[in-house]
Order: sequence, then C-alpha cells, then structure tokens
Amino acid sequence: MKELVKEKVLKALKELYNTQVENFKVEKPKEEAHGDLASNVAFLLARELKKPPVNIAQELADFLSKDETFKSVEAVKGFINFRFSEDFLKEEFKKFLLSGEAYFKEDLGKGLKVQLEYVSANPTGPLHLGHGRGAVVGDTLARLFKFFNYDVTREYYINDAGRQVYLLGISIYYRYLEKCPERDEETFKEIKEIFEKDGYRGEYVKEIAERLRKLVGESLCKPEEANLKEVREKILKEESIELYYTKKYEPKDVVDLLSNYGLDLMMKEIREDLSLMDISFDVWFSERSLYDSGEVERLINLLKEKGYVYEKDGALWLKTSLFGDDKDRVVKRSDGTYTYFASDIAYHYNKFKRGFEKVINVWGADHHGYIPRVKAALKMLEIPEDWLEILLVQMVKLFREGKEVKMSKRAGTFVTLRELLDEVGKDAVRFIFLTKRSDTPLDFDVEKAKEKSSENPVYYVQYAHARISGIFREFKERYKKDVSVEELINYVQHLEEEAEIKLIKKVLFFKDELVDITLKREPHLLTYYLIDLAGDFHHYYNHHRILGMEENVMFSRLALVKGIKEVVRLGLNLMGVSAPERM
RNA sequence: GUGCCCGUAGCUCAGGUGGACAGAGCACGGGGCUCCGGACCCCGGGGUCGCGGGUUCAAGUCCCGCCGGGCACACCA
Repeated sequence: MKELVKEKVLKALKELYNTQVENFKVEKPKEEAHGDLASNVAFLLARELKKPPVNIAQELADFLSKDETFKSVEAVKGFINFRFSEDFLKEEFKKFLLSGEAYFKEDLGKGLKVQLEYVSANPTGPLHLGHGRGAVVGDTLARLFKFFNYDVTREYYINDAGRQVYLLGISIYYRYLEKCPERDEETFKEIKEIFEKDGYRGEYVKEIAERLRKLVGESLCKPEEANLKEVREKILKEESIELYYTKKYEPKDVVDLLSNYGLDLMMKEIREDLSLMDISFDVWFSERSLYDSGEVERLINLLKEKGYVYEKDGALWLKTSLFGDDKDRVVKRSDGTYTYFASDIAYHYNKFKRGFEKVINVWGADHHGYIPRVKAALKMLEIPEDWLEILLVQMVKLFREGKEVKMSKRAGTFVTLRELLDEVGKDAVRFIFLTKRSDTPLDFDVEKAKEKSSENPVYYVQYAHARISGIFREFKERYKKDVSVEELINYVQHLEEEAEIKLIKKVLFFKDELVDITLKREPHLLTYYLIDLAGDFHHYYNHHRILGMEENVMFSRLALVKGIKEVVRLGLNLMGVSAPERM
C-alpha cells in the first residue's frame, strides 16, 4: 500500500513540478483521523520550490484527489493525508481472498544469498533459555526472508574444538571415575583437580558417565590397563545413538575419547531440543573441520602476508586496533595452539568464499564486545562492511509466582530450554520470546505463559483463529455445505460498516508490516500486529452476528473473517506458532 | 575505569532513520449475548516519556552532560 502511494506521489511531483525527491515518507499516522497513510513530502520540497509546505501540500492533494484509488486526499498543516476509497479496498481484499498469502509476497530479496547463523551454543551442556530466544529470533527471520524470496541458509556453528571440549571429556571422566569400585587414584586425583577448577557440574554429565558405564563397564577405571581401541570399538558397537565424533576422530587418550563421545551425546540433545521448537538447520558447521582442512592455518598465513600479524611474548597477534578494535588480539598462543578468534575469522572467511552475499549472526548480547575484532578482521580481508550483520539477543529471566528464578549452574537451579518447553509448550515459548525487542532483556513469567486467558497473548491470538474456524464449522453444520472463496468474493461489496472497512485495511496493511519487519530485522513486531488484529476481530465479533443473517450480510461477513483468519494463520506460521482449528 | 545497551502509566512493555493532542496489555472500579466459542467484549480513573542543557518550523525519537540499571572488557570459547 505504501509503495503504491509513493509511486502516485512521485508521478504527481513530476507532472506538477517536474521534480523528484528521494527520501520522503509515506507512513501510517498514529491517529486515524489523519488518514490511512500520510506523507511529509511537502516539507522536503519547500526549499527547492521556494514555497511554504502548506501550499505544496494543498496543490499535491488537489491533484491526487482525482485518483479513484482515494476517497480523499487532504492537506493538513503541510502533511498530506490519504484515505483509500472503499471500492479500491474491497477490490484489493478480493484479490487477497483469491490468492491467499501470495498476495503479501514481494520480491524483496531477489534471490540474494543470505546466511543466518544462530544458536551455535557450545555442545558442552543443554540449551538454556537465552539460546532458545536466539533460536526463535533467527528462525523467524529465516522464515520471513524465505517469504520474500531471499535464498536463505540456516546454519549452526558447532564449537567442537578447543579447551571446552577437553573439559567436557574431563568432566565425564571424573563422574565416571567417582563411581569406580577400584580405580587408579593417581589419575583420579589429577582429573579431579581439573574438574574442580573448570569442570561442568550439571547432572547431564553424570548421566553421560552412567550411559558410558553401561556400555564399557569398569574398563576405564585404570587407564593404563585400558585398551583404548577396544573400548572405542565397544562404544561404537553398543551405542544405539548415531556417533559422529567418536567414529571420525581417533582418540589420543581416554579423555579425548570421552570428549568425542560427550560431543555426540550433547549434539543429539541439542538437535532434539531445537526440533521440539520446530527449529531446524540446513547446515551444521563444525569448527574442528576448519582445523582439519588447514583453513585456520592458511587464513593466518594470509593475514601474515597482508602484514597484519606480529609476534610478541611468543604469541602471534593480529593488529585489529588498526581497524577500530581497542587493542590487538592473540590469534596463536605461545603454546602453538590457535585461539577461538583465529578459527572464527576462518569461519567467516569460509562463509564469504561459499558465496553468501549477506551474513547475519544472531549472537547472545554478552558477545557484543567481541564484534569490533571480528569486523576488524573482515576489513583486513577486504570484505565489504555491510556484508556481516550482527543481531544481539539479550538474556531471558525466568519468573515464577512473581519471583525471579535465579539461574546458576553451580547451585543447580538451572532451568533448561527443554524443561520450559515441557512445562509451557512450544507455542507459548516461541510467541513470548518474540514479545519484546530482542536487544532488551526478557522477563518470562511461567504462570502467565501457562494461563489460558487474556493475560496470555498467545491464546488471545490463537483464539481468534479458532473462533473463526468455529464459525465455518457451524456454517457447515447448519447449511450442510461449504463456502468457497470464489463464492465469497461476490459479497465483499456488501461490507459497508466502519468496523468492517477498518478490518479490511488492517488485513491489507499486513504486507507493509511484513516488509518493515523484515527490513528492520525486528520479528517481535509480528506479535504486536497480531495481537492488534486479534483484538479488532474479537471486538467486531462481539458486536456482529454472522450466521443466520440475511444472505448478503452473512456471506460478506464470512468473507471478512475468512481474510482475517488467513492473516492470523500466516502471521503465526511465520513465527512458528500453530494456528489451531479448535482449542 | 573504558565501551555498548537500557530508563515511557502502579506493573510488563510498544512507539526510537524527528512530524500532527504520548499508546497497549495487566492491575484497580463498574458493566455485557434466551442467539455463530465468555480463553471474548464495553466503560472509567491513571504519565514532568530518568534529570538538565542544546540542535530544529517540529524532540519520547538526534547531540552533550549528569543520575540510575544491565552487559562486556583473557594467550576462555
């Protein structure tokens, strides 16, 4: 709708003044009294035309008034207020009814190759609420991009390398050794020391250790007597879960073996958690593969050739401070190993080489200090500045009975994403994660999420959908037949009431809304639109009967609610929330 | 200490590339179908948009300072 008006304004400018402006706005005014859409063009032209905005607005309004698209075009204090004619709106609404969601599609993306990377949680523990929020934001954006014809790749970067993976192995081994009837005390002491300092203390580690014990018995209690090869084969043979890391990587010692085994189990958990939320990925990208292929090393060499690497204190440093970072960063430690930053640059370079034209990373907000160094590295590689976009997602706080549930891995009061999903369900989780701008912290009230009332926006919106479905069910029941949209569109002309025209507008404006949400990367606005639309519908429904009215009234109203249902369905769908036929 | 984000009604928050009298939900008070789903609807009171300057025809929105809150500042990932 906005585009249409913009075009008309541009045409008018050309005819009246033979001029063009770029950055004028056509927007939905806050006040309905100011029309369906309003524009500020006149203000922007005042200087060039050497006329007061009020006069320009008047001239434009007079000119555009002739257009049948509009019921009225008025100049008010320099603004131009547009009001669509009802005939135009009804014709558009019919088009929408016939074509369904396709009516809202537009070739925004033009097939642009976009990669969205999100979640990418460390495979050393279960997903927590923050990961879930990132997952929902990323997934919803992916759906929106697809809708507008971007060529989207959804990717999960698995941090399966480095010290954390080693610590996972240590932690599993510690929990395993704890329960050994007889064990090598020397080894136990050594492992225990590392564990107590940096180990993962969650229950899930114990579970992995127990699962391991079932497979291999006590054969790892005394590592010097253990036959690593046999143990590994035993695991591969007995374990019912598909093992990737355990199979692919020859372990150098027991801890290494357990690291791989742990990774396999954790990744399985993570995939399951995500699929419970209907979230899936096109690519699962392994950090370790960047080392295997030599990409990390080659990348550092490339940066060396470009003269951005120097040695200090036995380590290799990257001159990120040249490109806006606070200080230079280590890429290769004095012990010869690479830092996470090094592989991360290689990862981004890899994305670039894969031909993505736009890359969007959805990161936890605690990573914001990390952004400048990544951006600096990309500049060194001469990758365009706007190629990488980073969206930060703030943490989620859990509230139960009005009190914050403090999360601490150590205290054991850690609520996982899985637990929340089990308790309140996918729809509520996905919807509520999108009820706030993603860059501000979110308070998640468990009781409200479970409540089936207007306290809970999920139900409010879903209820609108179910109610409309109910109307059509009842129609079929009473009249023993279905109605097709082809029949319904013939009655659209009979929608005359103000509330009905208002609803038609609301429905048709969904397209502008979607475009806006996509370009601004603010999927939370989807929830606000839907709550608003659902509210308008509930209001309408409470004041207007549909079934049993005389033919023109009944069928025109059926057409109207059919359209609303379709928009609610599409909106929920883009958020990955179900649109139930009954509740 | 430095950097980033935030401060809008009693509570939770929209609005933030400046634009027309500041919005919603909840809570609080009062009301609503013999009839399509009451998980709904209607009415009401409620705000110096943290404070102080500045830019502008126009500031909740942009700039500066201050106050209050969050996060980040490793040869961790």
